[in-house]
Amino acid sequence: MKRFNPSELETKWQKIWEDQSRYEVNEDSTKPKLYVSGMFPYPSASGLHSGHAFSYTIVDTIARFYRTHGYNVLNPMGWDTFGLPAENYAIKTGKAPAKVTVENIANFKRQFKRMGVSIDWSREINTSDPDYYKWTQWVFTEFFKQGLAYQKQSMQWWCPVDKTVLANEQVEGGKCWRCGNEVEKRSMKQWFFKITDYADDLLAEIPDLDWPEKIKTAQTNWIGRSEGAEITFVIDGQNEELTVFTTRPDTIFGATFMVIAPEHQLVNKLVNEDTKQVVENYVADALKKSEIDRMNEGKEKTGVFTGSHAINPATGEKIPIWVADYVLGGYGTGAVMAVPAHDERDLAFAEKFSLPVVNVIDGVKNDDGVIISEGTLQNSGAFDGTPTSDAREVIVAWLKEQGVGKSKITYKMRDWLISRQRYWGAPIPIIHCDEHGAVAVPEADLPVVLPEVKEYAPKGEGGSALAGVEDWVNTTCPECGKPAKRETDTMDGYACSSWYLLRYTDPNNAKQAWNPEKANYWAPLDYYVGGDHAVAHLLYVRFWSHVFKKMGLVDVREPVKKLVYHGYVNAEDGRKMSKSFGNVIDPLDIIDQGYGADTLRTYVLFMGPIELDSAWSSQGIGGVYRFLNRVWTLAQEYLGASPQEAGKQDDLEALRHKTIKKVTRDYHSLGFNTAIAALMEYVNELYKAKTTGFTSDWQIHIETLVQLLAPFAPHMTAELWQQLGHDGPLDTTEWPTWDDALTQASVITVAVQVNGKLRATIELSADSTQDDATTAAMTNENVQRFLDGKQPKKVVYVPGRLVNIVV
RNA sequence: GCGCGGGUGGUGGAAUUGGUAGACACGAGGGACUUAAAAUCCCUUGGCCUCACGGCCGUGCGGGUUCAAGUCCCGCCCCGCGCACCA
Repeated sequence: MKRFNPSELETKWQKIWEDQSRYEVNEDSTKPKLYVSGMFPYPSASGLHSGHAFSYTIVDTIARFYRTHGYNVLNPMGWDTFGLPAENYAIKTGKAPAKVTVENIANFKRQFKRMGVSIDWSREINTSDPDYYKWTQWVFTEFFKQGLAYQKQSMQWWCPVDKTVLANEQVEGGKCWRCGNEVEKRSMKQWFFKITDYADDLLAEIPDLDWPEKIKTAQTNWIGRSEGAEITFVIDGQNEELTVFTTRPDTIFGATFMVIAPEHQLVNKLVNEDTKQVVENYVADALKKSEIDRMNEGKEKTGVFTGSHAINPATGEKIPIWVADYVLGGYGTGAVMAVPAHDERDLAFAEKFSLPVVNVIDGVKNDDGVIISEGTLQNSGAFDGTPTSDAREVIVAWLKEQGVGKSKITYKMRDWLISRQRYWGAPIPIIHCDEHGAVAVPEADLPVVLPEVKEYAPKGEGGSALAGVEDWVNTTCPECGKPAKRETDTMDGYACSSWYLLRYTDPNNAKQAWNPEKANYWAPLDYYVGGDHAVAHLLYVRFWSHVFKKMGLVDVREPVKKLVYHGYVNAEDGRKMSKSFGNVIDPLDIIDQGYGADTLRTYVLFMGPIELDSAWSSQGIGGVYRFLNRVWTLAQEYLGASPQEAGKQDDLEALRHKTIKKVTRDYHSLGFNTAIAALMEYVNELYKAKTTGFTSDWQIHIETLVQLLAPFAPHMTAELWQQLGHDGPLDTTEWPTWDDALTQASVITVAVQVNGKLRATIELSADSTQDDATTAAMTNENVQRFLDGKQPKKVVYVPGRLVNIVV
C-alpha cells in the first residue's frame, strides 16, 4: 500500500499541469464561460502570506469546480507592482524598483504554483511593464480628451525640507515622517479624474449588484448624494455674494448667521481692520491641523467672527458671517447658512458664541434640543403653516423667482486626485507647452517610458524624481513642435488596477488595450475575490468600466458580477499576523512541513465561513491533514482488496446521493466549510461500513469522494483518479449527479413531541404515512407517559421530521 | 453620532430558513494495537440531577406571536468593522 506523500504527489502533478499548459484557455463559443479572479497581489519581498493563500484558494476552488461543469474557465494572474514599498526600498538601497519587482514576481509565481493553483499563466500581466502601462497611459489620454482628466489647484501636505508632497498618513502630529519638520498645507496644481460626473450612474447600479450589503452601503455612503438647494446671500455693504448649499431650504427664515470654511476664498474680503489679525491666525491654525487633530478635538466648536454681515434673502435681516473649521472647504460651496434651531452643529455653535436662535418649525425636539423632524412652518412670513415637506420646493421656487436660489444635488464624493510626485508609477502622458498648455502624448508615442534614474527621492518644488531627468523632461510639443516639458507626476497605482480585469481578456495585444470581441466574450467577471478595498478600488473599477461602456469598448457597464468579500486570517493568538508579534504563519512553511498544498487549501476553507475573520489553528490543520490521510488510506485499502464481491448497500448509496447534493449546493453558495464537513461525514460512514468488507459498489463511493474533493485537494485526487483506473484528467471529468429520490435512507428517524417538547425519537420506514407515524408515536412508551391518557387535541406532522402531539 | 455585521459548548463553527440545538473539526477523557512512544483505529464529551429508564435547564438580556422560536415581532445590553462636523 502506497503511503500518503503530499510532497511527492504535488511535485508530480504540478509538473504535469505545467507541461500540458492545462489551464490555458481561449474564447470558445460552444461552451459557457466563467471568469474568476482574485484582486491581484502586490508582489512584496516577503512572499505569499496567509491572506493570499486564503484568497487564491477560494478563487482556485471556484475555477476547478466550474471546469467540471463544462465551463470554459478563465483564471488569470497578474501583479500590481507600482507603489510605495518598492520606491522606498529604492530610496534606501539605490536598487532599481523594476529589478526588485522582477525578483519578487518570480518568487510569488513559484509560490503560487506550489499551492496548486489552476492559472492560465500565458495571461500574466504586470502593471509596471511598459507594454501594460502604455495602455494605462492611453486611457489617461482618452479621459483627457473627454474632459475626464483635468488639472486643478488643490490643498496638499507639503514638507518644506524634503520638498515633497506627503500623503495624509505620512504626516505625524503635524510633522514630516522622514525629517520631523513641521509640514504645511500648500495649494498645488494636481491631476484629477472626474469621477463625480459618474456619481449618479455609479449610485444607480448599486442596488442591482450581487455584492455584500456592507460594500454596497459603503459605496452608497461614499458617493453621498444629497438633494437640496444653492442659495445666494448678498454681503452687506460690499459688492460680493456668498452662496451656500443646504438640504433644508425650508428653514431659511431661521438662518441667523453664516459660517464659511477657513479655506474659503472670500475670507480675506470679509475681514476688517479689527478682525483681520484674529481671523488670519485662526485660518492659519485650522489649515495646519491634520484630520486626526480635528477628530481629537471632538465636536467642540471653534470659530471667529469675520466682521462682515450678509442679508438673509428671506427675512431681509443682517446676519453675521463667521469662519469655523466645522464647515468643510471641499463640500458644497464651503459655506453654510446656519439654522441653529434645526441643526445640532449650528446650535452648538450658536450656544457657544451667543448667537440668536429662531425656531421656524412647529415640531418635535430631539434629544439635542433641535427640531429636525417634519412639521409646519412658523416665523416664516407668508409661508407660515406650510408643511415642511412641501416647503422645500415652494421656498426654492420663491427664491428662484428672485434669482437667489436653485435646486442642487451635491455629492460627498470628490474627484479622484491621481497625480503623485513619485518615481515608481506610470508617467502621466502629458506634455506642457507654453503655447498649447497641457497636450496629451499621441497614441503613436506611447508608452512614455519611465526613465532609469540614480536618485529615487522626490525632487524640487513638488516634482517627482523624474523632474531631475533633464533629457527626459525636455521634449517637443506634439502640436507645434516647439520645446516643451513633460509632466513629471506619475499616476496613482489605483489607475493601473482600474482596468486590469479587461486586460486579462487580451493580455498580449500590442495594438489596443484589448479587443472588444474578446472582452465581451469574458466580461463581466463572474467572481471577484478579495478582502480589502471596500470603496476605493472597487469604485474606481466600476467608474472606468462605466466610461469604457460609454466609449463602446465593452458591452457591460458593471465589471464585477459577484463580489466575494472574505475575512481576514488572524494569527493563532487572535491578533493580526505581524512580524512584530512573531505570530506570522507562512503558508509555504505549512506546505514544506509536510502537510502539503492540499491540506493547506482544504484547511483555510474549513476554518469557517469565508466572509468571517478567522484565527489560524495549528491543531485544526492537523485535523484536516488526518482527514485527507483517511481518504487516501481508504482508497488504498479498497484498491488493495481483492477479490471484490458484487454487492450494494442501499443506505450507503443514499448517503452518497445526499452527500453529492449537499456538497454541490455548498460549492455553489461558497459554503466550503460545510461541504468539507459533509465529506468528512461521508468518509466516517465509509470507515464504519468497510469493516464488513469491500464490495463492487465501493468503486463508485471512492470515485464520488475523489471527485467531490477535487477542487479542494487537486493533487491527491488527481493521483487517486489515476490509480482508480482513469486515463483522462479529473479536472474536466463531469461532476457526479444525484437523484433526489435516492437520497432517502430506508429507515428514517422521526422526532416525537408532546406539547412541543421532545419525548422520543422513533424509527420508521421511509414510505410511512402520517397515520403510520402518528400511530407509532402514540404507542411509544415514553410518549404515553406524557399523554397521561388524554386525547390529542391536535397532531402536527412534518413528513420525515417530526410528530407533535398537542393535548 | 450614523451605517453594516455579529453574540450558540472549553474552542472554530453547524442547524435543510419556523420543525430533534450543538453537524463537522479541534481540545479533553477512556480503550485497542505497541516492550514503550509516535502514528493509526474505536468509544465518550453542553450543564445539572439520576445506579439506571429518564428528567430539568440551555442559543447575550426582557417580553410577545406559534402546536413548535437560535431562526419571526417589540424593547434593551454587549462586541467587531466601516464612515465620521457632508449643512
